[in-house]
Amino acid sequence: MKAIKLKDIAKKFNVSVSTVSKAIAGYSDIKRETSEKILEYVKKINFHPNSIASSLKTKRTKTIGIVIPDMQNLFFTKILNSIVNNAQREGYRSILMCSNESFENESDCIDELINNNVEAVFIALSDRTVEYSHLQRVKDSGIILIQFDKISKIIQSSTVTTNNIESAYELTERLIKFGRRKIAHLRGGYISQVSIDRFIGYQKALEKYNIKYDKNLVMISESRSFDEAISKIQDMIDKKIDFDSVLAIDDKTAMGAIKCLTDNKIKVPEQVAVVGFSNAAYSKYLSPSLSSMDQSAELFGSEIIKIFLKEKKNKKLGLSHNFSQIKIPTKFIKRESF
Amino acid sequence: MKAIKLKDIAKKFNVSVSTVSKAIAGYSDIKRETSEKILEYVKKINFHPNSIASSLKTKRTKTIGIVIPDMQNLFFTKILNSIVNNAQREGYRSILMCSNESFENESDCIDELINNNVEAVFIALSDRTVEYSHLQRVKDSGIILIQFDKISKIIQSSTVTTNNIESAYELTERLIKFGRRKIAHLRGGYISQVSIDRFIGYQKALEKYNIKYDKNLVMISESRSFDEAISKIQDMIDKKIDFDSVLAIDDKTAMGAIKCLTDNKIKVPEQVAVVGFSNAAYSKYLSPSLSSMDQSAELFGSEIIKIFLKEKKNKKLGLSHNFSQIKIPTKFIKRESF
DNA sequence: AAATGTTACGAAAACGTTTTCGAAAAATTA
DNA sequence: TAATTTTTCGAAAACGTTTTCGTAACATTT
Repeated sequence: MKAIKLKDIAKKFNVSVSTVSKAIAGYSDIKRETSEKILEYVKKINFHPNSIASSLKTKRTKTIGIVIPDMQNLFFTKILNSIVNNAQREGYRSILMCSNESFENESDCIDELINNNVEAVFIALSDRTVEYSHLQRVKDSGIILIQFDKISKIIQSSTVTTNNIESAYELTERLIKFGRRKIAHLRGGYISQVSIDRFIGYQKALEKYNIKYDKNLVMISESRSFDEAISKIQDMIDKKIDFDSVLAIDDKTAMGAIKCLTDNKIKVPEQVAVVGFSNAAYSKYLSPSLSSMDQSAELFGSEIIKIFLKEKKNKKLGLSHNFSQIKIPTKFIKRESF
Repeated sequence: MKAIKLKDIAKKFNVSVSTVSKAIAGYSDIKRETSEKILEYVKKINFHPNSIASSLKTKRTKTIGIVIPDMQNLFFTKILNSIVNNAQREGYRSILMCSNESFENESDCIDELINNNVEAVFIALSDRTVEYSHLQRVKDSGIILIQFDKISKIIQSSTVTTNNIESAYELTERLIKFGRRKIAHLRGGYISQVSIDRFIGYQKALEKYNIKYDKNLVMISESRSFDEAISKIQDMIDKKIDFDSVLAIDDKTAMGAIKCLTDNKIKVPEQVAVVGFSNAAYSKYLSPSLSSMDQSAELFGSEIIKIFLKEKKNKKLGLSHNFSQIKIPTKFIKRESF
């Protein structure tokens, strides 16, 4: 029951605590046979030096903090899983926090993490975050900050995002080449960089193919909820606005669009094609199944950890900051809705 | 940049480190005015005693560990969120681990958590867990163990589950009262207690209403995947087995059933009604939207934390173990699929 | 043989707290 | 006034590591 410690092992082999510690840490100033017998025993009883004492001494906690805005969004949970797994592989544990799309929560989470002496904070911002002093606090505490997916350019840090402009461009282009010209865009609010970028991509594609931009075809879904998507599409139908396809800001709103269209006896994709973003786990289960832009969430985790380890090394070497801006490639997944 | 510590504050007020520590901890042997001026300053600069040093001294880490089998299952992520939030409210941080439905991972996660000196482990077992020495290790380390949803009765611990037998009974009864008599059951494997219990509930309802149990109507979906559900239902259709409803083991398999049925031009719910379990976030987005048994995941978190705090108090008082077995009530959510 | 270099180890300080215990100062009682 | 109790505080040990630095012991070179 009583936890074993360095001292116990030292006593057993008639050596000092330092020797045991060094043997475990792999120092070279311990004789081969000495460290071998120690390590053998250590492995046998599955001993690990008390991580708290170790942290206190070294100032390294081997802990990272993750903040996401929504735990019911499968894209975020996929990234979460990927971060946790990659971190674990490198010997880091992950403290999880969820802002639940509230700025105040987000700020509290950050302070919690700072107090917990995490070595890094990985965050996807909430949709309601319009002020960034909490992120600055992270940096001021000497903690590595990496923003992913929902980022702000106001705070300087490494970022990992999908190339939203280009992938929205690609999707729009695909719709055009599919013969659609009246492409509606169900976009998110004006704060979100993701929403802004996808809108830009949409516009660029229209321009490139000489399709006049029609603002009647663009709806804003502030909440990005299923229900709001339904009502926005219903609006368009009621207003008799003519459209032959919908570029939705994400899979959930795309589902809302499909639901509304089928309820109005509009055939998907024959009359109106629908595409979403991020290829949520349920997208292929729908009827019609949803075509979407896959953002390979798994890559987010590995890239984030890669950047983290790099920045950590640089910091140790006293090198100057240079932030990485990684773009995760997307891939179109063709299903039935388009 | 340099973190402030007790010593710095002590110096500022010309008192000892002990006095500052006690003032912050709220000891009564510090004069009112002394502790007041200290606390005022502490609040002003937002000081928190270094949690690592504190942990080392007190052996309390204020950390709990959570293990779930699947991060793409919205039921688990909902519970996860609920646990994290409730824990945070009580001043506990959450280390997250995911077994990805692998026993070996699960075992590793547990060992990680033990090494991290968590005060409790909350776990939903993987479907492939058939051996429980890792859970025993948790208990042997003096760590509070609480199993939820996917539990094993072999290891004694507090548990939080839904009342699977009764809620499967209720669903089946509803189908019967809806006029259905040829109720197919798409169940999970034989290892899972959840699957076993729901099957029992299904049988009990049939018995109660004098419907002869027909094993041709029961299919096993080992993986509980969307695709396996489709193929099992397709099998029944191909074999021309007559059924008028499907009681699926969860929402994902229910979705598979709906997909297969509609692809075969079988009307849901007119010809075949379909119900699932757990009311996943996407269930209401489907066409037809899925009727399901809601398990109020939010309650899981609050109950788990409640049990944890109780067990912790008991342990401190040296009271004997007595485990809680909490059943979370379910609620039928009526939608279009039945 | 003396000087130098190398190898292997341990003593001890430090990390920042918490908490016990003793004692001075103040207040109360005899 | 003397004795006792209460209030308020601080010294110091302890938590279990890591790491620096010193130094024996031994090996190698002049």
